Amino acid sequence: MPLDVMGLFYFAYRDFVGDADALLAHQGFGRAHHRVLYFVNLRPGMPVADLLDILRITKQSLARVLRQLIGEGYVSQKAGADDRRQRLLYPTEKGRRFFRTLSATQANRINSAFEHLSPDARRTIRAFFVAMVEPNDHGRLKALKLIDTRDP
Amino acid sequence: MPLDVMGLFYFAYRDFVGDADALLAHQGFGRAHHRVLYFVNLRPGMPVADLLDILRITKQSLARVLRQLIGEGYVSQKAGADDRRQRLLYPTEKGRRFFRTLSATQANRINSAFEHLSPDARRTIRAFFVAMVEPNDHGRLKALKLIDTRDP
DNA sequence: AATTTATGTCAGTGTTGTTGACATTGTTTG
DNA sequence: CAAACAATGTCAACAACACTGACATAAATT
Repeated sequence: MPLDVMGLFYFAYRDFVGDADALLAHQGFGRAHHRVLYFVNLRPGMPVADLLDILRITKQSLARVLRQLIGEGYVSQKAGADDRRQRLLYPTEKGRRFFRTLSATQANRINSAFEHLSPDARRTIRAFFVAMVEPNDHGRLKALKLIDTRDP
Repeated sequence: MPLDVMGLFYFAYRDFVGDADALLAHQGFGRAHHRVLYFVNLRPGMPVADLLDILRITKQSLARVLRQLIGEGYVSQKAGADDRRQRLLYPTEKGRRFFRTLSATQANRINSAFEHLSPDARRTIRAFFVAMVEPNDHGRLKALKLIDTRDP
């Protein structure tokens, strides 16, 4: 059993998400807010339903977090052009700035772990992550352009 | 910014920890119980203080989880031989069996992601995880033998 | 016109984390 | 040896973030 990989995964993820905690707490936010900010910044104009699908939480749970982010001016909503029931989510300038701050330490951590690695090794790591994701969700990864759409 | 790696990390970890959720819920346990079971099975005889240090939670938070695990016979305690104030934690046979069940799907996921990879690629992935962990915690990784003690 | 869909909201609940205070037992030290 | 310190346990109150169930509204679909 790959017990070592399980443990390394735990520690690495713990420290990775921990990077942003202090900054989030300073704004009265938590990790839930960070996850929303990440996806809204990654793909602006995402409808609420997609976010629910990605985060795998209930709309009631998302509502609380989203209410705060919108109320404090980090995220804005716009009715969908084709389907006007949809609320498309966009980061505001404030939201983009805050997200960049949140991402800075995480990006540093990733960059320094990648620094001395060959392009091939970097591909290996990305491929490993993809292989760890449920095959059912690979379509989602492509839709978010987290993996190359041309890949199998 | 390596936004793609951030996202892949999120999805991979989400699905990885999700593997055990249904089994845990069936016993009335959650992810907190799983984390304790992991470390107690990985290094039997670990004192409570070490577990607190690893999990980075308060003793009150650990107490609730540990009380259940001990009460339902998954974990046992023994006073330390040299320092009898310490409570050393051991999995019971029931605890070992349950942990093996919990680990089965996670191990499958990891093994199939590793399957077609060269020993070198596997080393790259382990090294990446280590590089993602706070350098301060590298001593802990060695103590847990999650990385080779001879490494720098 | 009736139904379904996307979203929002109210109210109540559970898990897992937090702080603060205090007790017990065992080790260490002056 | 007595005092101080350390490892653990426990009580109580609280917060973040998940859950369920029920209901409302507006827009799309049939």
